[in-house]
Amino acid sequence: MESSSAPSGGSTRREATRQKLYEAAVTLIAEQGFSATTVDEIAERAGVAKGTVYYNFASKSVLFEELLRHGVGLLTASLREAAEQTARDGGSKVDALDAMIRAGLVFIDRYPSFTQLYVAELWRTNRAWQSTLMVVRQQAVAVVEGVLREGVDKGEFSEEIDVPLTAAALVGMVLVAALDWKSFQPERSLDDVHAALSRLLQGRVSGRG
Amino acid sequence: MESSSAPSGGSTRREATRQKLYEAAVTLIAEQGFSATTVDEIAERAGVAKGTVYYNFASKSVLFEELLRHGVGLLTASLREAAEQTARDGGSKVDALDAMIRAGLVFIDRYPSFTQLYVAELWRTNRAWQSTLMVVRQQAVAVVEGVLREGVDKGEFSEEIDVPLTAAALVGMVLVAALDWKSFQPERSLDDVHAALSRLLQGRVSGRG
DNA sequence: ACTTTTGCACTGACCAGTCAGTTCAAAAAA
DNA sequence: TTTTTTGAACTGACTGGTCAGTGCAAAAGT
Repeated sequence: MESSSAPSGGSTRREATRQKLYEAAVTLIAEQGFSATTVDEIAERAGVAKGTVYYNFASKSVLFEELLRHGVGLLTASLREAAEQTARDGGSKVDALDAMIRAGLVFIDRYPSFTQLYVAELWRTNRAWQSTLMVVRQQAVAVVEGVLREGVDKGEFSEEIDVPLTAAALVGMVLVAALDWKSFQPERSLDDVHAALSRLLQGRVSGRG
Repeated sequence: MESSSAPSGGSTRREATRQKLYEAAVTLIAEQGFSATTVDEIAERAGVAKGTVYYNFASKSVLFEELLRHGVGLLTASLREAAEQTARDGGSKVDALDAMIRAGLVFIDRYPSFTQLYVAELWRTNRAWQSTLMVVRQQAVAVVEGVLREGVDKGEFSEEIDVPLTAAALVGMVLVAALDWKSFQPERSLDDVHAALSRLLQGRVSGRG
């Protein structure tokens, strides 16, 4: 075979091509949707022949599915890291949630197209990649749920909170606020957006500031 | 201006056909996306000939655009009604927000497909109906923003809150929680979901219940 | 009378996926 | 060293199929 040779980790020619295809596909699909995006477009934007797409991926759907897995993997790792870091620093569970909100914002700031595409596809039914999507979604949400549950156990959060639903609501809060930020007020700083969401999380909306 | 068996000039038959087409299109597009849904499918599900689609709408895009306008119009009216009703009853602004959360949940409960489709298209760029979508979105969000602003003026909310961003976050909270509810825990009651979101809104997450 | 719907054949553009052929760097042979 | 071979990676013209939108005469509704 070949491989080996390349000293740095996983930097084969093939891997580089796949990466280019991911990047091309993510922006195009975020803009236009999966069906409206052609494989020719993806290949062209990646600077690659159409055949190369099919050499690297079994089909358009498979390319998309792997893109999805790859992206949500990054997000999940980032959320987990934020939670663990807070724990290491002896922070409370609210601090952990806050850190995860920030991690979410950083992620969306860095990969806005991916986020957009994810939201657009998440609740669709009857699609080939539906099951893949549910799995990766659950991995990400589970991190939030974990922190909430630990908070309940520690007595920091009310026992009456509905963990899965609250987790979903928190994720939605960050997701929609961030997408609106990127779409309609892109000039604002991440700190600014984070502060606003932090306030909402901690119930410091009611009452004067 | 529909229903009513009044013999007034405007033909009601046409209106009924349009309604059937809306209903067929909304579920199909929610499931599959705009591009993946064919006009033939829409016509078939509506129980109508393909020619009828084009007799009633200039194109597939126009049909979709009018569907979008129609749906968001219903939501906006419902939110506005909830806010006004609360005001009439002498409720606080938090009560108004709470009533709007419920109104949002009722809407999503009734029109889950529409909601799904709306979320999937909202942050897309480069699409024909993009501008239409931004206008109707703003109409809906403005209702929430209005209540927040009034709350700030009355001293009920902190002056430091970021009105547009907080409004977006609240909408996101309801949207995502509700879509998750419908997708993953459809057996739960609306009251249940409403209670969980209410708690989050009022900062009753931290501290024991 | 006139509006609306039907049914169906047709067109032209567009697109996912294929495949025979090319490239080129590294391994094997000379 | 120099030459030859190998094969993974890549290419792009081509195919078979799909779909938005058209045209129109006859039927159904009001």
